[in-house]
Amino acid sequence: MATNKTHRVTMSDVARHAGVSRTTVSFVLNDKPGAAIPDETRRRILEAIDELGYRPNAGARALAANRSGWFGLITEIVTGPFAGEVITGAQSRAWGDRRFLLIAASEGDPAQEAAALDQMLEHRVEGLLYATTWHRAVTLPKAAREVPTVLVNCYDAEGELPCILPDEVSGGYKATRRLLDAGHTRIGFINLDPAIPAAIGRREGYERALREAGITPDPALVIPGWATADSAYTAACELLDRPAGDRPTALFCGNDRMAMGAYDAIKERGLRIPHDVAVVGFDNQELIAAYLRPKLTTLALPFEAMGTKGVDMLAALAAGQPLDTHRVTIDCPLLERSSV
Amino acid sequence: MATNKTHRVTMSDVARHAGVSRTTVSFVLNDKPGAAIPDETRRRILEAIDELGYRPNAGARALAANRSGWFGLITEIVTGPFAGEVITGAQSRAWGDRRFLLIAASEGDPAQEAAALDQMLEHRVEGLLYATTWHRAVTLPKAAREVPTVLVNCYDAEGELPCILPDEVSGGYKATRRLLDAGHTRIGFINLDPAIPAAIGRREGYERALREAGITPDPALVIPGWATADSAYTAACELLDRPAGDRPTALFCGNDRMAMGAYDAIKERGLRIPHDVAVVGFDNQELIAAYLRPKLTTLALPFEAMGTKGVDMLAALAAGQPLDTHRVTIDCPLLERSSV
DNA sequence: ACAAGGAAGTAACGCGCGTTATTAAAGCGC
DNA sequence: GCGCTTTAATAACGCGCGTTACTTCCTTGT
Repeated sequence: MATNKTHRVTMSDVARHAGVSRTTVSFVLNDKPGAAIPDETRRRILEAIDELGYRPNAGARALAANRSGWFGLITEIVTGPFAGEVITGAQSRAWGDRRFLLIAASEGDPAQEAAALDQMLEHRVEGLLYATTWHRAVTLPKAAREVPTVLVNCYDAEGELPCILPDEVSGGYKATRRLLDAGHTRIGFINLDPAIPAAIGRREGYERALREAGITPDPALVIPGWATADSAYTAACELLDRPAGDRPTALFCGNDRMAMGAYDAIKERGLRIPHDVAVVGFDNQELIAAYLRPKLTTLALPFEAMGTKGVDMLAALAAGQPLDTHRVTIDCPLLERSSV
Repeated sequence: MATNKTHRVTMSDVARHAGVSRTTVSFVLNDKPGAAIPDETRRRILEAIDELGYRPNAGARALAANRSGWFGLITEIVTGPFAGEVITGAQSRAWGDRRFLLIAASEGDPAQEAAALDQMLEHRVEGLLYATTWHRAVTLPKAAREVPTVLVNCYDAEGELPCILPDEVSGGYKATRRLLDAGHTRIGFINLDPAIPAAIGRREGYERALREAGITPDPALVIPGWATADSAYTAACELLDRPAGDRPTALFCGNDRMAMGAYDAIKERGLRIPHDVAVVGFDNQELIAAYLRPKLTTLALPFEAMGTKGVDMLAALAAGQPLDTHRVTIDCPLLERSSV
């Protein structure tokens, strides 16, 4: 017969074993300011804790202190590399603050999302992080209003909630600038779906960099596409098959998968990377960027930093402090590898 | 001044509002068997719950019921695609059972791992899932013995803990069999580090399939390597540069990144996939397999299934039931795409 | 008319802990 | 010796809820 009631060691057990009251044990555990505990007593208590293998019950503590210590993190999909980075960043920061992350994946299903939110509220999360896979607008279930919420990689259409976004413009600028610095003047841009924020921002950065270098952006060099290798392959073929003087010597791709497609088009033509055509990607999907041959120079989406920043903001909100900035953008670092 | 004490609605509030006792509310909430609640009363209570926006406090409930509802999940790295799948699988199963997953990433750091474990025990997890990125032996901190534990994608050297592993042998068999069925008889095998379980198991399956087809395995066709595209590129070059009759017409690669390297070697030689050389990968890293050109036929590691199975086993253990199998292996499904 | 039994509901305890108010002892100046 | 402060420690309440034991009222059958 298995003991169903896992009778664990409680604070009272520790108190008895140390010959003090439970209150005293609580005081040394939380080393309460103002409580005068002589070293000898403290030592006895710590010893008892050690001997009995006592562990505080986080749930009971939360109940008594009226402070759950939980932050919630809702993501769409946890399978991709992005959510993982957000989790990593958020988790590391949260743990440092002795808080914990309650993670849930909605799988893009509103019902699951609502259920997850309910669960989080029942667990009395003190704040909520809502992260998406790609930069876009979202509308949250209204239950999210019950608790401080910060959006990660997305924003609400009403602009009411604080959000953390990648700096797409600066990203596009830095990619283009890197190619300009390498001597390229005709730079093709195989963009994402031109309707999404990432595509708009990066194009703005791309054009700004060109103008700064005294080059008038040529719309013919910008090809909108979808986020697939095939789409980028087609686009790259179109750009590379232009007459010699018209052909770009560098390609800036909307993401690393698209860079994969571009690589194929370049290699098929017997051109060499980066000698004949330089390539810059976006997203830094390690699995791709670090294993393409040659390795891909690309910009990283700062998911981990966004995660930590999100927890920071949440902590401030949960403490009742006002936010200095409602809308935070975070820089996308350029990762130099071998394709430029 | 923000109200720091988030005075939320409690069960007593609901009771008062519905004109009944708190006990009665508790009874309808848990629809306690044996409690006779007339429909009218039940309706009034549910109405009060709705009007007041009451949400049960999960922490308090756990404390009173002496049942936390938590399962812990410790992974090494949450950034890769694998951990995400385990989480997805475990989460979906756990939520169906009204349990929740407390997730922590150790980042491969024993100190963090121990800290995570402590936190989980303080939260009174009823079971622990310990998952690794790659199939191997592990030794757990001894604190893990305090709670039912199931290993995912790894096993303990002592063989004491229940574990869930991918069926490497069957995976190697199916990959090879697929190539044999396509008419190939000389099949190169660019393996992982030959010391790890995945490499050993898959090679066993590879050779079994060959023998079943009446082919004596040729050790010269098996090249051990490391899990990188470069390593596989070199190996593929060696195999493909052999004299015509000796050259393999198909390559079975230890993972998808390695298949990427093999693709390069094949394409460089003007050979076509799958017409001249067929390729099968392993791991089904979507980012690679689905975007290589042509798309890669590969075997999937059943991480999601391993996650759900893990929760199943944990639930059984937590309920005090004995396990039917101590060591579970799960099949690796073959994903047909276009490289064979 | 009355006991028996069920239906409807409640008071009260405990889960493990944080916290406040209070007590008991010890130190100190005079 | 007496008041007074400081030190050391505790009793007791409440956090929000599950649960047991108990009470009250309403049916039935005879």
